[in-house]
Amino acid sequence: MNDPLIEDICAVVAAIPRGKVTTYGEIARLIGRPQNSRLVGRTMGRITDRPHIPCHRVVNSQGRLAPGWDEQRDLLLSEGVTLKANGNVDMKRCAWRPFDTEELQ
DNA sequence: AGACTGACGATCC
DNA sequence: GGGATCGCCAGTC
Repeated sequence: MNDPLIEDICAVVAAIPRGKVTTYGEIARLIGRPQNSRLVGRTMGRITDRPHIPCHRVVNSQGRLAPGWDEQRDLLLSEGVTLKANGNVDMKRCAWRPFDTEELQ
């Protein structure tokens, strides 16, 4: 059964353009739970059965990728996401903003 | 009911 | 800029 929380997260994550990434905190804020960023990450772990949801485009504020998910790094690289030497995502270039779509910047 | 943990965030060093 | 610590909320043991 899909919880309303999962539906909200999927809606936001699905809106992330290719080559861009967003943070759990940003999603949490968009779904109305600015302090539940951890719940978002935990919930996303349950969305693994949703291939249509690019959950690999979701990282934390540090640009750190999900632990135990080495495939995520390869997926991001395939989309043109720039990673730093330490393996973190370059949020400076790939941080997606709902208000700032492809038409802007 | 109580304690621990976590795909986190912000702050401090 | 990177690493360590504290704080928040919900889920799990």
